[in-house]
Amino acid sequence: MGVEVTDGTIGLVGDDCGRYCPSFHQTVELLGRRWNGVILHALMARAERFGEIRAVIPGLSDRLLAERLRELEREGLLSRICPGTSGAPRYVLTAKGQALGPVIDAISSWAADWAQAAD
Amino acid sequence: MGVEVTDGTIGLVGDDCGRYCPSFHQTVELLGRRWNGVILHALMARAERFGEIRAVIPGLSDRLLAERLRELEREGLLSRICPGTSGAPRYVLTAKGQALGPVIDAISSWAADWAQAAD
DNA sequence: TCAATCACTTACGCTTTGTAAGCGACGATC
DNA sequence: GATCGTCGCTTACAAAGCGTAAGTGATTGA
Repeated sequence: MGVEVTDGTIGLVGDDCGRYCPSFHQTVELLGRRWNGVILHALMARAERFGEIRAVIPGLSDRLLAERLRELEREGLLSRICPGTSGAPRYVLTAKGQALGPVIDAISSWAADWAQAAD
Repeated sequence: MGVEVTDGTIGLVGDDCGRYCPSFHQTVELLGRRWNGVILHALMARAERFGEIRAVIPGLSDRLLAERLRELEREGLLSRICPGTSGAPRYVLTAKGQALGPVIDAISSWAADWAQAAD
């Protein structure tokens, strides 16, 4: 959805909201909160266990990973699945989390095109 | 671009990178750094002047706006245009910045669908 | 010319993050 | 069955980032 404006460039806006949209704000802050983006990316690439996620993301510490997983669970983006009595818990995306796929994709695609480019 | 996996769910990955991609990481951290997302959103909705941007985004202070604008300029997402000798500077997106349109759109669309939903 | 606004900058305290160490539960090994 | 190693966290503390508030020089307006 792009809105043509007078001079021919494209002004992209979400839905009904013009220049500021609280739900957009909320989403972009959640997505971009440190590590959240890459954690979701890893989950979409089928990482499931705590250690597995941590191993995939360089620089991410236990502490922050635990905190972010709790947060993402609270937001309903993933579920923590504890198998019966013992065994390691697994983290899987909910429908809400899966729905972020296109966002992750759009970012990946932009990153591929522009990541290092000077302008 | 979605990759079908065994059980029918969709694992979305950027390009060639499987579970972790540095350029994706860099991008998502930049985009999600506090206020950056909404600032870009405002710029796409054609806000151009310092005070204009600040007025549109509730809670954003002068200090952080100045810092973020400098940062986004350094990253090449926007240009700071100083008209000749005097007059207020204007901020406009570069091609690189404009290219984030689809990302902003994807986020807006997700926000519209899921922002407040419980699951 | 005097005040007001604009686009910032500086100073300071609080919150979030990074680093490192520790802890209980479980599995494998001796 | 005691020890060792790993896994999934938690705790403690220093550093970095952020929010609030006040200040500054350059323009604009009365």
